[in-house]
Amino acid sequence: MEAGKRERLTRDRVLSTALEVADADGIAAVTMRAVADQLGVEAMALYRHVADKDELLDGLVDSVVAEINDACRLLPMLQHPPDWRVVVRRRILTARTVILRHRWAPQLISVRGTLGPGLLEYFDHLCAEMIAGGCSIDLVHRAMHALGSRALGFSPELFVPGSAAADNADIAMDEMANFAEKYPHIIALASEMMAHDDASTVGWCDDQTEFEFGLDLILDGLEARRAL
Amino acid sequence: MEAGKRERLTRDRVLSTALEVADADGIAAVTMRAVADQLGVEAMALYRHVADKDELLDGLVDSVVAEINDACRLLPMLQHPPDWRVVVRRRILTARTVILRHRWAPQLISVRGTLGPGLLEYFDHLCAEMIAGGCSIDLVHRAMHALGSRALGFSPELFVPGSAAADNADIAMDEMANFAEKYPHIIALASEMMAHDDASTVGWCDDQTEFEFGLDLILDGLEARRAL
DNA sequence: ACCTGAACACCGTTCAAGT
DNA sequence: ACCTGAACACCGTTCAAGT
Repeated sequence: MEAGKRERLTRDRVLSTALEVADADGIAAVTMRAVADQLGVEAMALYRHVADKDELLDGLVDSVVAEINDACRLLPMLQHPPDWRVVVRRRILTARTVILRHRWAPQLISVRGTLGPGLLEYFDHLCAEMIAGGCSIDLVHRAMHALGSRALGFSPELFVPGSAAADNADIAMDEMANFAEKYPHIIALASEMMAHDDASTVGWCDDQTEFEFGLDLILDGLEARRAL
Repeated sequence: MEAGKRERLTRDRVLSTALEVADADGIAAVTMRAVADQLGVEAMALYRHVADKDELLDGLVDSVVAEINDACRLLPMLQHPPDWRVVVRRRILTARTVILRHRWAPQLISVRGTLGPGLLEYFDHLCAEMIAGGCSIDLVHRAMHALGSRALGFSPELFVPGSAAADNADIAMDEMANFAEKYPHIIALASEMMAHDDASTVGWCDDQTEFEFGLDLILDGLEARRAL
């Protein structure tokens, strides 16, 4: 769908269109041909603005990270934070709000080892906050490993309820009897989750609550080792 | 390369060959045609034993998980463990030894939400160990979220040193001056890592040490909340 | 019953040709 | 200078044909 006069193609237009496609139809739908179609242009035209598909995907990561950094810049300065944890926690949860707008981003960030200026800036600020809070460089280093992707606001869920898990649940219905025999603790877990399934949770687990629980677990552990 | 007489094709032969290809050349090299070639057979012959490529990849995950469960079964019973943490920790580190033999597995496990019998067994035993150690069902539930993929022995590294990171390091050499100005804390981190680069570490970070640090951080945090 | 061959739809990418 | 069209190599997959 080319709207009105044909605008000149730019790298930014290519990337923002690719981002639209990803937001709408997932990362798998981001093909050179699909992005070109959306721009009302032939696939080969894109190659004047990105070297290849890898560079396009890296560009998508950069876009999301830029959005994270923008959001973090809007955070008000905390004058007398009681602890480095509250400021680090706030930054990470801010990153998370951006990640939640682009659900495809975690997978893309995980799979590509690309460390662009945006990510460097994000992690530099994160490290700065820890150091300002009295953490040693060594602890900061270990913190980055311990946090992993959680530092960027997401923790890859091993099983996404609704994909294959949901299908399996249907199949399991047939043999629910020996299922309960074979995996009694999983069943206990599942019923506990059902019980907690009140209005405040979306589906089985409330991801945000779980994310914050895991995050605080790590931050508290780090603080304990800092104050050792 | 078809060795001697043409053996009959079986699902197991297809899966174990696919696993060989993945171990040798990475998960991207696992194509229907490549696996078939390795078996000295045409690509379409595989479709009699796996429904499609998705099922083949799920089969690969199942194989690795089966290997994990086999390894866990060999663990000797601990008669008087001081704590649920030591037994959970041991199971997870055992899973990790298997994962390290199949570096492509983490990505595959993360991206597919498949919860087969093997994974159910693994998690059932893991939950059992926590419950036997005095953890509430609620805590076990939260532990699974907090651990995430770490429960299976891996935590996805955000930046793999040696891939794009290494390339960036070369490029950064050109502008090392303003790099240090723009990301002073990252530089501090990097030099700290260099300093620790003795014989016991492979490259910048010793992954095993970092994995265990993060794991213990979470286990200790959970124990603290259990004993509350 | 089991495997093959040719074909289709889709992908990233190259390259010569158009304007 | 910028975009197009046809083509190539590779992928998963279908289907009729071979043995």
